[in-house]
Amino acid sequence: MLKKERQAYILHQVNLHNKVLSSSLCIDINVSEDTIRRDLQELAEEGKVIKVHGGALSHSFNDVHFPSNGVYSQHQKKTIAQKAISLIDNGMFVLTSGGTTILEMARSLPPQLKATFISGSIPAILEYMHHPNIDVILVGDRISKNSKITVGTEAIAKIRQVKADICFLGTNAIDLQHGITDNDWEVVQLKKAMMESSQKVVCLAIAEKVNTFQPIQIAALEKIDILITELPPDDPILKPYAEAGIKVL
Amino acid sequence: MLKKERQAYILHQVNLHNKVLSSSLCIDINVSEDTIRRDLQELAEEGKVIKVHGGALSHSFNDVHFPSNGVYSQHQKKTIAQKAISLIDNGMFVLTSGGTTILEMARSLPPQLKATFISGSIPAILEYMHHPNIDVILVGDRISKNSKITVGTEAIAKIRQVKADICFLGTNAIDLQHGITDNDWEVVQLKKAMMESSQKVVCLAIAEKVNTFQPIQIAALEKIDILITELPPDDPILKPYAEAGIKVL
DNA sequence: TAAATTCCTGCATAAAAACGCAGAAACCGG
DNA sequence: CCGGTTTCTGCGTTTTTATGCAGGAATTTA
Repeated sequence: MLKKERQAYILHQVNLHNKVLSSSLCIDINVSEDTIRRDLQELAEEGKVIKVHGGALSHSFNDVHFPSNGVYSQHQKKTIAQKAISLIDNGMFVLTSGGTTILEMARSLPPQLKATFISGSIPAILEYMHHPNIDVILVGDRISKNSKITVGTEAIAKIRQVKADICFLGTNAIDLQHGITDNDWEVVQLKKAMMESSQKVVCLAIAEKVNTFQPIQIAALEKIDILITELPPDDPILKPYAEAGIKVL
Repeated sequence: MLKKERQAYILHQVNLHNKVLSSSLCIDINVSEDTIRRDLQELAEEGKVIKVHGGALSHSFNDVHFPSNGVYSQHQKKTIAQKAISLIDNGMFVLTSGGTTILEMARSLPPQLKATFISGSIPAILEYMHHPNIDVILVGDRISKNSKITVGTEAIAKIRQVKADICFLGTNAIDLQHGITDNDWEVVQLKKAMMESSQKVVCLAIAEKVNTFQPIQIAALEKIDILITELPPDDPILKPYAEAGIKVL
């Protein structure tokens, strides 16, 4: 087999599977590992693959993952934010949790919107504060440095006192069996309280988090009124949720 | 599984859930904890995650910082901050107001200090949050967008409930006749409550503000225990205050 | 304060890469 | 077709890298 042939084959494999092992290539093509290594070296120098210890990776694999602004999946989150905002009307009382999806929503709120936002999430509060027409109610208590949100019995008691029109939860994991789940006990308590204090419960989740779960349950699916992802409502992944009685946007 | 692959997976998980545990990763990927730890270390060195005890955090979520530049008279305020800090001991409960002088103090707190800080000032809270050993209690209520502090009856009621060891007030104006004064009615109410809930009241003021006054009185001079400015304690400007029974630092 | 995790350091091992070399193959101008 | 040259390939040897493991230190939790 000719050198060019070999390299074409390798490149094909890399683009197909996003990764190749030198060991399996040298069995496939039946040449020595050195030869494979030299081929990978050349392809790497031409920038066609990324050579790593043990094989090579496709270029797309490595590069995509680090967006400049630092917010992960920002585009998807913007889409979600737009859908979420359409649910908010003037004069509403809105409860929100923390999380980057909520943050994206906070940033996208239209300037004319007049509403009252209630939250214990510091980053979210910072965004709401910059908004010209929103009244901001901060739920006080001890601050959890991890999640940058107030947690504790005081916070929960305060949330119980309010009766909000709608509640937006940044969702870490949702699946059919466990409902919405999370990994921080205190945050879970808080989210439970928020759900109980709201007429309507809206879950915001990027599609990647759909059909995953975490150790602690927040609530069963039945408690959720609306689920928002960046996908169109009729996407097959979301079908079971619609069938479970959740309104999918 | 290749090293880069693993790291890409880890990065993905971190960005998805804002946090990962080394323990769960090493089950997921089926490698030793050491390997995970080394991966996290590398990713941390590349600035892609923040490594913490037991796992790692997403970077995007973790850097809420208030613009620290453009602080007026920063050098003087640093001096004041140093003096103020000398009054804080381990284990104390500390009430603080808002204001840039308080902020400067918050930034200068020694990392080993273990204490509980209570405040309704968002910028101050942000600083306290970054401190490794400080417990932060956030006083909740409606947020005043001007002063970036929670105001209202709830906030005042909460402050009344605490009995702090010491209270630091960023002071807008102080003079012999009117005591300490300010120009925001709601903030004044809050500061009054803070003074009443503390064993000791400390006023932080740059010398420029000494012997000036504002429309609304917070408290008469007698209520103040300690006054801190950037000047040496024996500066003639401060003499009348010392004579009025205030300890001047 | 005691117990349990988690972390770090150094070491051992195995896998992979780099290097030098030599034989084989291809190329090439007569 | 034929030396001479270049390129390619495979094989040992040496280096580097990746990973796991053991212990003791540090940190967290109860």
